[in-house]
Amino acid sequence: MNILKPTLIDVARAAGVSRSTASNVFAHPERVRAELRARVEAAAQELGYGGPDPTGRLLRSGKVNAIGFKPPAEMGVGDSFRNPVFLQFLAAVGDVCEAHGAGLMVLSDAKRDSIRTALVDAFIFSRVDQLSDVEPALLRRLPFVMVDVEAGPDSRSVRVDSRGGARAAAEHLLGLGHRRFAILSFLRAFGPTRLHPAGGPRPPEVAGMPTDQEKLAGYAEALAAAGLSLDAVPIVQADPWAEDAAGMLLDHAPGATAVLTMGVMQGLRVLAEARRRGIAVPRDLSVVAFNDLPEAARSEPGLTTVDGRTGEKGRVAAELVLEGGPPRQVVLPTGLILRGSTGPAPG
Amino acid sequence: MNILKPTLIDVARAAGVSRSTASNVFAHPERVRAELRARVEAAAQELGYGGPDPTGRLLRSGKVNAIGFKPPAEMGVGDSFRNPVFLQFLAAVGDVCEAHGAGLMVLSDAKRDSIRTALVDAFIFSRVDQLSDVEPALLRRLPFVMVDVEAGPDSRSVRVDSRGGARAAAEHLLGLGHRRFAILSFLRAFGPTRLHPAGGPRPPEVAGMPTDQEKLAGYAEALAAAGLSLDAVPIVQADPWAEDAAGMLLDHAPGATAVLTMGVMQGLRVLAEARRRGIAVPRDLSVVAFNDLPEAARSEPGLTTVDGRTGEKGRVAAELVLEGGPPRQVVLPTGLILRGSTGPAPG
DNA sequence: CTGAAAGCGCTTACAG
DNA sequence: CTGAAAGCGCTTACAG
Repeated sequence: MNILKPTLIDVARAAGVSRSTASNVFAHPERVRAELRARVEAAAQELGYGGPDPTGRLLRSGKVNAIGFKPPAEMGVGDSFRNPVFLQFLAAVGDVCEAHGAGLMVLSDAKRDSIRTALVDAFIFSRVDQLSDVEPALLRRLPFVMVDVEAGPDSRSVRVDSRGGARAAAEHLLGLGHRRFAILSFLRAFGPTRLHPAGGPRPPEVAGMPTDQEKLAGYAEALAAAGLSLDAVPIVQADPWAEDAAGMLLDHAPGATAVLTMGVMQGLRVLAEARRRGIAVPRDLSVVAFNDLPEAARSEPGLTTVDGRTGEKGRVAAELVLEGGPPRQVVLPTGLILRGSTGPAPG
Repeated sequence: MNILKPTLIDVARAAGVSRSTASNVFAHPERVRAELRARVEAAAQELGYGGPDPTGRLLRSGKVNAIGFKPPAEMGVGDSFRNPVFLQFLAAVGDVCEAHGAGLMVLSDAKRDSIRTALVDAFIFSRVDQLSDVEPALLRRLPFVMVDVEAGPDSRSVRVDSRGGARAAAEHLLGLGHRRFAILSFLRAFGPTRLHPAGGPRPPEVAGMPTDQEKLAGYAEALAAAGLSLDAVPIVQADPWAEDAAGMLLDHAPGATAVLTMGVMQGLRVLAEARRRGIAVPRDLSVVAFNDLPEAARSEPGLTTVDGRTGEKGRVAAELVLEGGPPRQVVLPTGLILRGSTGPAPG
């Protein structure tokens, strides 16, 4: 094998045929007489030519055969492999890619122009900062799908009915007789855990992203239907993985009999903190969370969750960009997964 | 914005400059007079030109800015996101990619020629079937690194000193007075769990891949140094995730006081099976496993493991192909992580 | 500072 | 069935 990489023209020359014929041997072998084909193949073998370079082919066909997943801005490539909810999502995306024979590329944003330069056929934008990614994707005429956000009838998107799920969770607790609630909300920015005491106003910023605000709205709707106001519910707002949030919430809502959260880690942390304080779940306190993970089923007691349909969301997202149909906005219904962390209100 | 995607030549025409000048505006803005630059930029804006198409640029530069991860043949794209050991590895690979501003593409093998056609700058080959991937990668003159396998001084590779780790694990148990062992080995093919009773021959096929055979060799070395023979040790060989293997092993090695395994799941399964049978660990039975995961620390008792250096392996693999140095074969030393699953031999 | 020209590796009508 | 030619979108010496 040579040091210099041989090209199609080298093979054609060595075989004594034109470049087109050599190309046909690889792209449309049936168009070439067997004898010539053998000569070209022998020359390729001889020169160490492994077939058409995908780079040249790409320029003609425009098809990369891969889709790009863009993590939120703060997350590096490696972090996508550490977040269990993202992994559920990506596993499902990967299944669809596999079915289409496509690769799945996790994009780096270190150079800040990954959308403009990535060699992929389509994009999946995950949450938060995706709005700024839309323009470069549009300019490249590449299809993309947004997750957990909608951007009008011309864009592809998939999200879960967070509001309905949250409403169902709160209704479930109301039906069990609970009247005194506390809420653990998401903060989607760097910064310390925040307390929003009962009685304060409840602007949208009390929850982080649109999808989080939907959850809060769902909670509020169910409370309102039972004659309760969100304004009277103490809220602690924290990073999804914050370790101090559960303690702060229990400190500032001593009378609560039920905690509504926005994520599965928050729910698990409340369970752990309650155990530490000797608060019995569900006898003294009920807890609900969002997004189901195996950990929620394994915890003691099991955690009642709103099913985030994460895998389904990934499947739909990938199909939306891989199957080339017209833009659609998919909203997945959700439901409650009842486990041991919710029970009748005490007293 | 137009329906047809504008190209550089369209922008050049609209701005009344040559194609080269238009190109320079994007690639080397300092080479172009401010006035012309503004004209070109205005034209680009007007036409909806988002910057040079990466496809054309690729053909010149040859640089994709991404590396490809090739899972074992039986695994689809999505499965890479479900295997906890792979995820540890990929997270570390992703960190290095991020540091280089490169993307990380999980390759599909559905079309069976992913190595020949994938648009990446380099490959990471994971285990098992990687030998068949070497030739197409060589033909494309693309760097690649093999994991857990070596292929001579011209190839990049990274592996862990499995033999040394296994030897240390067995020596640890011998030092605790254990003399009656049982081994849970890896089967790397589809098929039922196999029993290799004591007294039989021990061909290499009693373990699956080269790296598994190294583990077995390490166990054998330590036993031999203590005057014991691997031939006298009952071995059960099973898929890393098989559920029946631990039971079969305990059934057929009733006198064993120590179990040597090849993977963390196997170790956890032995702990679970022992608990079910009322066998106290480590009082009645000691257990060691390979590759450390959070689950090993959380189990009851904690699982003593040989550190598989999985994250480090990923980091090295990525650096080996991304930093463009000469081929190297890296062997990572390993060590024992002592936890509660190993103790003095009973009696 | 600017532009005409060649070329990156390949494919695909088209003419013979 | 085969080959000469044009072109996919861009960049980069090179000449002016």
